[in-house]
Amino acid sequence: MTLKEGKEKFIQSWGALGSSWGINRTMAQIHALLLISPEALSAEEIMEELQISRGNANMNIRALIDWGLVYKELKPGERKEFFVAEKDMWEVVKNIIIQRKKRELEPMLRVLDEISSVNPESEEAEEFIEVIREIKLFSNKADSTLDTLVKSDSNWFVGTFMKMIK
Amino acid sequence: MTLKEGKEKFIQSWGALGSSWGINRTMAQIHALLLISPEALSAEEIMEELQISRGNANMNIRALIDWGLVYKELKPGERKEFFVAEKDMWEVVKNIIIQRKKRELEPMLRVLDEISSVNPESEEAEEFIEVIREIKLFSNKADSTLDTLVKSDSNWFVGTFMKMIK
DNA sequence: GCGAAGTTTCAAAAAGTACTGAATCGACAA
DNA sequence: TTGTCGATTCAGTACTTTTTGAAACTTCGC
Repeated sequence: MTLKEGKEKFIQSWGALGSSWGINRTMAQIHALLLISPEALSAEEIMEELQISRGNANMNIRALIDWGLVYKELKPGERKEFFVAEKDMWEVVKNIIIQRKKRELEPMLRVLDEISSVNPESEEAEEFIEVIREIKLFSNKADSTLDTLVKSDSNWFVGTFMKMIK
Repeated sequence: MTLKEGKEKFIQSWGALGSSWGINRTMAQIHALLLISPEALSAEEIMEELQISRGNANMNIRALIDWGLVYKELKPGERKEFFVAEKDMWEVVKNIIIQRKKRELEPMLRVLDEISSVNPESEEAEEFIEVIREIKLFSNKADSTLDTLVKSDSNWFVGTFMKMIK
């Protein structure tokens, strides 16, 4: 396989993976492109490589910066902005966990709390409350597990899980 | 809050959560409805409750069964099929992990393997191969961690992670 | 203040995804 | 074999999300 083919294949696949990870195709492709680019790239270069419009490039670069997956890099003397990807996979996954937890798990916990206030005026209501209570228990556990995971560093992750596997 | 409001709120929120989990809104809503339903429900009843068409209900119920989140229940003497949700949250999450691993992580591992065969004929190609190698390492680790997680039972999960948190 | 180089915004268009409802299929009882 | 009840399929439609591209904005040097 040639370098060019390899790069293209990687960008395509990373894009596809991203779309099932709350990161849209283009966003993931930009991330992939930056991951395998030894140099920081400008918006122009990204547009060129991926054949996308200026607006699209801009929006998705901003989003990647928001998620903490890409950094802005200013070169002295240059007015243009350049971008580099976070290359440590553990950091990448960690940032995704942080964002998705905030966007998905935390709102769900709030809703579960609200729902718990249904008054148990009937058999059915009591059963409902019980189901919700169990879901809440599980979600809280997941929430704190993720917190711990995120606070820990890469080596810890490798170490603990390698032990688990054995 | 009344029981009715609580149920509606839960179905809505579970639906929203699902859509960012590779499970579409309706699929997740059906799952939510079944989760909080003390009795098995028929397709008709699901259509009625969620105001969706027969085709939509059918498709999404099949998908839920595929994912292992819902079971078919045949009542003796009844020709109709009834459905119940998997109510153990650990089983639910486990099944989602299994499915998504199969659909997302495993194809990515295959692509990474293919890509590794780029021939290192230049400085740039060597750097590319190195980046891919690191991603592969991380992905393999994630893959086996998930395998272990999935093989373990609920108590193990609770136990291990509770220890981690302290 | 003005123009050049670059960035951001956003309404409209395109692409992608999910839903409907009617036709079809299949199993069973009569 | 036929009629009935329910499950399944799928082409067309509706809805959602993403992308475009042009205009507006910002920053800076002159």
